[in-house]
Amino acid sequence: MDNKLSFNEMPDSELIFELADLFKVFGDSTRLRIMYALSDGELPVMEIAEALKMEQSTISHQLRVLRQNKLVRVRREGKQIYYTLDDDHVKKIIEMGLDHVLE
Amino acid sequence: MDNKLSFNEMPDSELIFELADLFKVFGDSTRLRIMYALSDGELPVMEIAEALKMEQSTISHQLRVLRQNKLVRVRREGKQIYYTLDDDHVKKIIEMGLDHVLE
DNA sequence: TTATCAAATGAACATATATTCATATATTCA
DNA sequence: TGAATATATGAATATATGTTCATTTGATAA
Repeated sequence: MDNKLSFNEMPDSELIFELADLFKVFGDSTRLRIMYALSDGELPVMEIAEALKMEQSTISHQLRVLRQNKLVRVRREGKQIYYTLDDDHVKKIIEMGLDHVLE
Repeated sequence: MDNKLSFNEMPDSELIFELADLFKVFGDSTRLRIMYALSDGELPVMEIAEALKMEQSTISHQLRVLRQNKLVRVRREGKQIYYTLDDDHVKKIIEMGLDHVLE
């Protein structure tokens, strides 16, 4: 028997805030697009910026949010810093959202 | 073969905005707590407000957001209006989020 | 019809958030 | 070491969002 919380029990408020914070990260179109851009594999910051046609600074700021929430991982190679999606909860959460939106 | 989008293809921007808007709804602790309160079954507005110890107006405003995003359903009985969770994407999305936060 | 109760709404306010611009940091290469 | 390049950061600004207060709407029951 595992001790994960089921949906039915109200978690204590700290956990509720963590949950809300996690979903906030998914609640921004720029961050969603970054996650999609990374779904094929790792990319350095500049390439993400070019793919989305947005400023490097904007992307950096948003990557920090993704990092802090452990949704992306970082690897340095020379001057570049490559980002990857961190785990497949990312994909699963987005797919669930898509299911709802598309129905 | 179904025509749902997989995670890997970047959806067009309208769909991205819809997705972001959906996740925004989950990104607020009051709304999450309302959804938890409703996970046992339907409740009228006042009882939700009492359960969360928040003002009726606050709850009404947030229920409107949940309604607009088709996450709750409404049924009137006499003077009271009963709210229920609309589909089980709600539960699945929250459970995915919990998985990530708890690991 | 009028009084009462439950819920919804609008305006106002405070706070949070995303983006931009300018600058700093860190690494490579000459 | 110094120039060049990639990324990160901080401050400023504009916009979005959540809550409160006051009021309105809608339904019931007297």
